Amino acid sequence: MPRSVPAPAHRGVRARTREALLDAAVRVFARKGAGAAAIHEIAAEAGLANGTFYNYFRSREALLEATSLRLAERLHLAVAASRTAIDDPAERVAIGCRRFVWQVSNDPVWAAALLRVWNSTSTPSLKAADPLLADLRAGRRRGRLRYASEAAAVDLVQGTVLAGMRTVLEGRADETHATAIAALVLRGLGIASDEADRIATRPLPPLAVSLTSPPVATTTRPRRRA
Amino acid sequence: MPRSVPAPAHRGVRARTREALLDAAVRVFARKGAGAAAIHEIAAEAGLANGTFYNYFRSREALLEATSLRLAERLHLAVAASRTAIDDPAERVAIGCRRFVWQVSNDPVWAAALLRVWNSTSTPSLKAADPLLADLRAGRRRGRLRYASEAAAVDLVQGTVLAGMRTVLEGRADETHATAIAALVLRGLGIASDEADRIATRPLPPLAVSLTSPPVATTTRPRRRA
DNA sequence: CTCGGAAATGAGAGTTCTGTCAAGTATTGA
DNA sequence: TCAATACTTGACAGAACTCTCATTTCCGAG
Repeated sequence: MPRSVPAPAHRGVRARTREALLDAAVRVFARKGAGAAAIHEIAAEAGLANGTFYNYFRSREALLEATSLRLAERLHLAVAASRTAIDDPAERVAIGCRRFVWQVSNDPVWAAALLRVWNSTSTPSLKAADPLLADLRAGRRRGRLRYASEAAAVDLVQGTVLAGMRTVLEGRADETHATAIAALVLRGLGIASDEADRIATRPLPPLAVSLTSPPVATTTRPRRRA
Repeated sequence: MPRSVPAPAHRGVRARTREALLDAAVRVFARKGAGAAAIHEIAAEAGLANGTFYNYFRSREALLEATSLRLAERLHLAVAASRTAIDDPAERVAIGCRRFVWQVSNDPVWAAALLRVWNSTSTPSLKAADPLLADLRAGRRRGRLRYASEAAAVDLVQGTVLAGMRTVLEGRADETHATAIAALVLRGLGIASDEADRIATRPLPPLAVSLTSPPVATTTRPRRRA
């Protein structure tokens, strides 16, 4: 007779395997792009058999959605964590910009995956824009930021940051790029030049969250057959 | 004995078929993304048999490259044509921004293809940034524009414009978006707010170049078998 | 009309991918 | 220790795709 609770036994195993698949997906997406990634390659990357994939995701679509969500989520977390103490909306925006661009050098795989998934999901995880939107509105309300169109302001920030990330990812700029990007964005939002520079060069609050899971580890137990 | 000139007969046919294939590629890329497009689908879209494709492109890579080049070329042309008469670098940049965003409503297929190809070629047709770069430099030299990092300035303009294009493409903004985007970009480049607004709302010089080839036409002679 | 070269065709061989499934292995509670 | 359950496996059928090539179609020249 089936227990009322569906899975009393292998608790956590399921979750861990799922994580392994998502991590693998991030890595493969980073390499080949979301559209061109073969499912069996993702399974292999996770050290799992082909069929296992289908125990966790119904289709490639489902995987893409989950991956996108995951990336957005971690992002969210990272950004939030890095500026809890900051009140000034302008500085909050600047920190977000710098953090994203900065993070590219730290974790190119995360960055590549983010860029590719961002580009292949329609209306890329609108959630990711929520904290930004909040800061923009707060800034405008207080007269700290100025812009006519909210949509345009979001495009300014997101677009510039993504472009900056890509530039760093392709090795066409060094880490100072993050600061330069943030300064330009602030100016675009109506902050005076000198102050924009000042804000953009303030020390960044520390960030403790890792964006991708353990560097290269196998993530599942290392069992392996001939 | 072969004539010295390789093809005296069917002149132009070859070129036209090639064009048809490229146009078809643009359309299919716009729909599915460059990574996921099947070659036989592109051939079909062009009204040609599968094998014909390989008379013109050695592989998918070759096609991608050619398509990217083609999009960049037309772009180039369109932008150049639309501002020959303008001298002020700030205004030139603004016109470029507005033109691109504006063009999305006119030709969504072109826009979608551009966005997708842009994202899947590495170092996306750097050529496309050349006119922009020239304007930025001229503007800075004359003290009209101000920015610390050239790379960041390019990211600001390109990134914001692409994001703006995407916003319009996804129906999240109307045509006034072009103006709003241009104004923010100008501010980011160091133009004072009120002047940025003024420049961004000046009437756009007319543009006579069509970016995609004939709307829906078959482009090859309409011969067709059962 | 006939010839010859340019271009197009579409069948098909070989490859890769997806999604399924019966069988196998680990883990837990009793 | 045993049975039940959760999970994994890898072979495989069927679908889709890539690229080749022998053949056919088209067209202008002689």
